[in-house]
Amino acid sequence: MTIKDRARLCGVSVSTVSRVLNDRPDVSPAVREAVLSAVRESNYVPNNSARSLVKTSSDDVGLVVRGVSNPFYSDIIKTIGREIDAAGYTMVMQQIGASEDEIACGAIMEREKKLRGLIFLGGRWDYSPEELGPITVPFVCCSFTNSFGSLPRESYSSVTIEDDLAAERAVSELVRLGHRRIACLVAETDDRSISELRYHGYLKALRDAGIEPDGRLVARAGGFNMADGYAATVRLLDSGAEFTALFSISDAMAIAAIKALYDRGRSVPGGCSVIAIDGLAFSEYIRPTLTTLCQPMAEMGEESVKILLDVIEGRSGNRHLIVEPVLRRGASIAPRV
Amino acid sequence: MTIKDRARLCGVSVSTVSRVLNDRPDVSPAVREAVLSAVRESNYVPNNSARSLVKTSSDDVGLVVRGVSNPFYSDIIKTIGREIDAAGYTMVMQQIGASEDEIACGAIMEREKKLRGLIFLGGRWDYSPEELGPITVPFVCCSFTNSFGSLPRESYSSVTIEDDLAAERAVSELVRLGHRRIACLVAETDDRSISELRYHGYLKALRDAGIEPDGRLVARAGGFNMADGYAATVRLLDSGAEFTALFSISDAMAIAAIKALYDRGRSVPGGCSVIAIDGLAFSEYIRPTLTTLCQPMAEMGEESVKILLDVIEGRSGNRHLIVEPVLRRGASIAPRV
DNA sequence: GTGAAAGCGCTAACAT
DNA sequence: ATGTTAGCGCTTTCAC
Repeated sequence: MTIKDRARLCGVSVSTVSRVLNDRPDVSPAVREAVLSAVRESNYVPNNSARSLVKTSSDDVGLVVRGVSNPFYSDIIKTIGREIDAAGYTMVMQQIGASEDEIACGAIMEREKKLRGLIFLGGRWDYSPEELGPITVPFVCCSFTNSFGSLPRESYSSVTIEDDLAAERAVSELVRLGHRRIACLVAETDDRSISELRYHGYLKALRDAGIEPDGRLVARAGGFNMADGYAATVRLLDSGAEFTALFSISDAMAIAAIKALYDRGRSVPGGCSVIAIDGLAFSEYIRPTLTTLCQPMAEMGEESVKILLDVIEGRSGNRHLIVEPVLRRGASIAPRV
Repeated sequence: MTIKDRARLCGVSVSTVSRVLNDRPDVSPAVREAVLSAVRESNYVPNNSARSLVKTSSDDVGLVVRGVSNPFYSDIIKTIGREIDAAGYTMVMQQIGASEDEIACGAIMEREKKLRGLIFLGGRWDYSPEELGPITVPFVCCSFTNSFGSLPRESYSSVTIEDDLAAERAVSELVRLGHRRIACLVAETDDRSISELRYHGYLKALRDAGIEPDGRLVARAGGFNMADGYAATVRLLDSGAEFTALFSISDAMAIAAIKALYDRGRSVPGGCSVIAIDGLAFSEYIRPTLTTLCQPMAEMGEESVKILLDVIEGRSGNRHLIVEPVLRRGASIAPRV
């Protein structure tokens, strides 16, 4: 069932069918109707590959999301989709697994869909310029940037919070409440992750408060998921290390940590204060409500699109926007008793 | 940067480049190396549209996921991906918004990628045969089926729990514990949703236990999300209706309901037992741990792929598999006091 | 307003 | 082992 078959069946040429299908004005109403109804009856679906192959440009913007079903992303995705649409472009989203290569994916999409630009949601922090070679359209990194890589700043855009500062701020909240022995829940990774950045903020906050970091208070989870966070917290608790507060590098792990604390007989915040960074919707529905520094998802999505379109349409060069996390006060932290 | 450019630069023909790129054996090692290194340096990325346009078949299987970042799906997606790979096929996933049309998406993918088959993860329960016209490859509905539609059974496959029976079972647990005034938290939808199916199971369980359903005990949430579930539960509580237990059609809404109960001074399960259906990982990390009937995600993913490949490879016709939910005993239900 | 024909980038015969 | 060539299904000039 190709456009040719349609043309033959309607007794018109392929170009006429193409015109009808693409809502071109130069077709007589009669023919248009005839073709349209024939198409409806025949279950004809245009072949997108052929379509994008032939066109030299598009108004498509690619969105590459790293990490299937990361709840943190869903709001950002919605915002990005809405904004791209509103600007008259079309969003083409591709989700990839944590181990896949977002650059390769973006490069393929770029060729396939003739993209105008790309937004990466989540990704590695250490690109090299060579790796980025295959990407020739403007792109913005949303929720991550190139802290550990060697990309020239003017070659890409980014929208992020300052992860180290956010962690500092979170830990400072605990210090302000009188806590001195503050544990930290991180994800075991190579040194080039968001977990590391936030961990450094934790260390800095402690030192600024005149507290010597204590390695025994650092719980290292295998991954970023709740099961790992739970296990790491349990290990920390069972180690006998003493602490009155805990900073988790993510909401998800904080939730697991709170569970672990209760399972070991420690209440929150009575027996231990807990604070985190992220701001998942979910964190508002646990008890106690999690106190967390929220990444401003709507703003991040909106700004990512805005910057990308500015670059695409030549209104500006690449930019690196730093957005402010917002402290959502829950009930998981309290003054040290 | 097309294959032609590559060919010219290397001084070979396009077919040679194509052979190298597709790992064909009939190329001399010398030429292969030359082409390969040239390709690496040039950031050349093959155009997938051109590729799939020319090939008449593929080993691609499409996965259309309805609902961006539904946490329930992430495990199933991983399983499906793994199984498809293991069978020597390639998974092509497309996520669509709740309001988009999974059939159109599947049909487009089918043409574009020359799919061998499709798996729909989440979707409408009321397809008509006409709507399915554009889909010409075998497909299986995973986690939903066509209860409210008119599809001939032999025209498609499905893998689901029996939602009404699952709800019955969940509510029966409550009845067994002595509860008589059992509230129900549903999603306000048209009549053709999973929420309705589970609601019917709730009604049946009550009647079977000789309990007359009481409309005042039904909390209707606007959507399936936690915010709506919370609001609906609050309304129910504020209405003054009396109940000692609550059945929620989903884990997410149950979590919100538990929060609402506590916010209104009711403890769980002391002041109200709560049971649900789904089995999100998340539900194990709240307090009290949610008691819920888990959909067997791994099994559902595995079986969906198995059935699809059986049909594709002609080993069997379409099948409709019913899988058993597994009761995960948490701490959210208790005998009526 | 409509049709004929070129060609998008690639693969797969078919030659050599 | 390598090159030549004919399309895949579609859009888009360019004629008429």
